[in-house]
Amino acid sequence: MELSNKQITVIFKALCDENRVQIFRLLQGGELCACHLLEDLHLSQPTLSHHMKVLCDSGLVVGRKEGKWMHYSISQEGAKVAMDCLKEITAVNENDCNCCSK
Amino acid sequence: MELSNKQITVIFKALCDENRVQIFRLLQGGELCACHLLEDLHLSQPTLSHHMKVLCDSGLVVGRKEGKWMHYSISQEGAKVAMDCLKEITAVNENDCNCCSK
DNA sequence: CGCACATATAGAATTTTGTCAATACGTTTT
DNA sequence: AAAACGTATTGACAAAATTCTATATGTGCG
Repeated sequence: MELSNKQITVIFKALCDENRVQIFRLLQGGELCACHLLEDLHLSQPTLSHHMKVLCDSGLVVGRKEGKWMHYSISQEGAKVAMDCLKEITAVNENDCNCCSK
Repeated sequence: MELSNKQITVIFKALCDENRVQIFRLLQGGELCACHLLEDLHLSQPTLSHHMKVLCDSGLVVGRKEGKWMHYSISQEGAKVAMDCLKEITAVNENDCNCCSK
């Protein structure tokens, strides 16, 4: 996989804002268009657009354009990448002890 | 599990800064004291202390005091909570379609 | 006790992020 | 073509995060 530190921060920034977390909850029922998301969130349209960009940049959400509507959904591929990344970054190599007092 | 949106953001803020991601990489070899972490990061001591607080607040890292040293390590329990949380928040309920055009 | 050392906290400066109003862009409809 | 609609971008401002210096706290040692 070999993701850089920077790339990892981009992925997890998706989950660092309460409104964005709420967007995930709304998308759990399936694909939604921006206008529908907007109804359930107390945000202006440009702010929602900004959050959707952060989410798409993370890879955890994908957008699909259909006429003048944008439909967003949770990406299972993106979720897998994030999961693998989290697993990798929290894995501990128990072989060597590099504690400074031993 | 039932974590609030706010609690979720606290967990994943751990991975939203490049220096903190680097700290995970350093801790993957095992427990390290703050002074050792400081050697490998181009940060002042108070800045490192701040990052370690963010990491401990997330639950992904735990600190252990030994005399005047603080030893930090990756928490496997915290990692599991984060993993479950990521899995839960990216899960899709395919039963109902709430797309606005259908 | 008093000094040295490791870490934490306080306060301030800088940068980043979140937010909105105004506007631009693209698509559909009349 | 023009109007209407949904979304994206721009620019400005506010809030939050990152960083540092200075200082405080706590621990071990002579």
